[in-house]
Amino acid sequence: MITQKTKYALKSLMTLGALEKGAALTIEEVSQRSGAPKRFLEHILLDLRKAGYLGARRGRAGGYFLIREPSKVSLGELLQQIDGPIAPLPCLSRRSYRRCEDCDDEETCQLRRVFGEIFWSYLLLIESLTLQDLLRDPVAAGKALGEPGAARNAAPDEIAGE
Amino acid sequence: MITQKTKYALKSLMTLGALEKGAALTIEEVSQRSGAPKRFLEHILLDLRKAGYLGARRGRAGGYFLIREPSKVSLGELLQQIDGPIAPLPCLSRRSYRRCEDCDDEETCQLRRVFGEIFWSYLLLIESLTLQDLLRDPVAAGKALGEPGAARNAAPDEIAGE
DNA sequence: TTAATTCACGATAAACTCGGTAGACTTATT
DNA sequence: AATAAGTCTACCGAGTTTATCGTGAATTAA
Repeated sequence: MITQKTKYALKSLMTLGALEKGAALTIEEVSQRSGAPKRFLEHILLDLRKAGYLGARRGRAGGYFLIREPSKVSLGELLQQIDGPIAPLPCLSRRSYRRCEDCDDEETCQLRRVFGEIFWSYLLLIESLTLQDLLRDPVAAGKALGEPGAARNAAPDEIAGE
Repeated sequence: MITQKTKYALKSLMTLGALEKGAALTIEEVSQRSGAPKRFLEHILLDLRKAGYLGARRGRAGGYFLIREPSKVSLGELLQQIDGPIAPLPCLSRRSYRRCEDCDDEETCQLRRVFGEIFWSYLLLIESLTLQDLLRDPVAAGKALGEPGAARNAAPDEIAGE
């Protein structure tokens, strides 16, 4: 599950990304449009500003605005900034690598090997997706791809019943 | 991050799966071999028994033993049994589907669409992996596949720095 | 039949995370 | 000066995670 915080953050970025260039919204306005509680959103937008995604102006006519090109912001990067390390095992994270205390030998650890493969393929995918993909008009996108979206919008029809 | 519980559960299944057919281990023995705290492991093995993976015998010479073919137990199935729903959004889970309260229209929800694609590809992968893959001799497996394992054992060399 | 062994099960608890609230402060505009 | 905005630090309640403990129930050996 992605956290509420992540959800709010992505929705906020989408809201701000949909604006005309140069426009800004106050926390209050972002809160209304994204559905996030205002005081909670404060923290989130502040984080996003510190992470370099948003700019802020104070005082009258102030607010937050997107300062990075949506097509240049990968989803992987975003998820890491918002939620912290996303590796399934600490020993698979580069930035925040930690040894597994209970692990004798990383080279032969089967868990590490298998989850490493999973993680690798996951990373590859989310790095290839961007904020732009979240902003895309779904109808237009569907047309461009011959409408595969509808068929894949739901979870796979229950390989294992999740 | 996978939880400690998941880690212990998978290690236990690997331990029991490596045994000759029909052999059993007590909680105590599984605890020693897997590194899981004994009293915690009790609950985990009990869950795995109730989920149909393990059998148990009480009294002298009792213990737990694997009752399912490792090659028939998908990793996806396992992770769901141990950790519960794994969908990134409640509206993407079939078994435990819940509507997102803040969502007006699932059909046009961009978050749902994008995370649906991610989840779909993730599910496909973990459904294709089995307990057998966790039991496989890494050296032999490496030979069989022309040793791609070593190169992919570590996280991708930092697409985004995770 | 009794004692030893082993799993079964519910209660409890410490530590941590998540989602959110509150108050005071700083900066900018009018 | 008044007002409107973002900034910062602290805190809090609920739930989850990671266990531990005590006791009961089944099985078997002596």
